[in-house]
Amino acid sequence: MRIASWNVNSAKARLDHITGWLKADNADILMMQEIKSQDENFPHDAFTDLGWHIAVHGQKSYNGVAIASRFPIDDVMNGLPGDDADEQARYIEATINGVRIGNIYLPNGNPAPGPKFDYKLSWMARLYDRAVELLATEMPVVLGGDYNVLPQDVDCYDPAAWVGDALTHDDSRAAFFKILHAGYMDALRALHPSGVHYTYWDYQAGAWQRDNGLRIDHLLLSPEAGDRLTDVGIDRAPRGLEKPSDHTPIWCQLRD
DNA sequence: ATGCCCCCGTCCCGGGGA
Repeated sequence: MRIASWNVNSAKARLDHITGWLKADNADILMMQEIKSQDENFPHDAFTDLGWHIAVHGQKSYNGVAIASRFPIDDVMNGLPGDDADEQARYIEATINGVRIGNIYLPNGNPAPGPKFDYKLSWMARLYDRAVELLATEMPVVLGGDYNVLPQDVDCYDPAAWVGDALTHDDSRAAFFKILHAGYMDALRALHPSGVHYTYWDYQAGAWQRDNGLRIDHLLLSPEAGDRLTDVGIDRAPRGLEKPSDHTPIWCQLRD
């Protein structure tokens, strides 16, 4: 089973790219972030017409996450537990084919310090708590999405230029590695311990043409999922299309 | 040092993105 994550930067603006990518048999499950759509305006039919299932947790204009799947989607949970006052649509979780899928759109957090950075760190603390709860279920768990964290300097085209940014901040990195230390595996680094593997290139300043990228989209696997990991990759092709998202898909293959 | 670009919305600017 192939599980992918893609920050699409608007489901409606990117609909042809998304359906084209699914039709090319690139994945069985796709986690999408930044759908920028309310549930009622989401293009559900574009997925169901292909025979796919779809679960959506959206809001107006900003944020929003969705899961598309070839298999039925069960036990859907909208929102990350831990703060009933949080109205930003950044998390959806569901069970698909026996795997618990957590789809994450983690706050950017800039500028740091400030209230937006505080929100990022509090969100990451809630994510840690949920991640630990999920480990206790002993299900295979995949926590995938746009983490807005550059784990190491090698994951940034110019680390010196990003010092002090919320994506490279020591507190952001510490919160990310705290989840790994609890028992999750960074799928990309599990199979490619070193080397440059970007998932995002800014629209500005010719970042794509210069390969000035970042690795901020991650697939974190519980031990039960990690034991089944056979392959992982980043598909750069969608970033090269006309009117692309600024992110491109990352995927992992789990043996059946 | 700053902006470049892109998306959204009771919309032609401003907020947000990273």
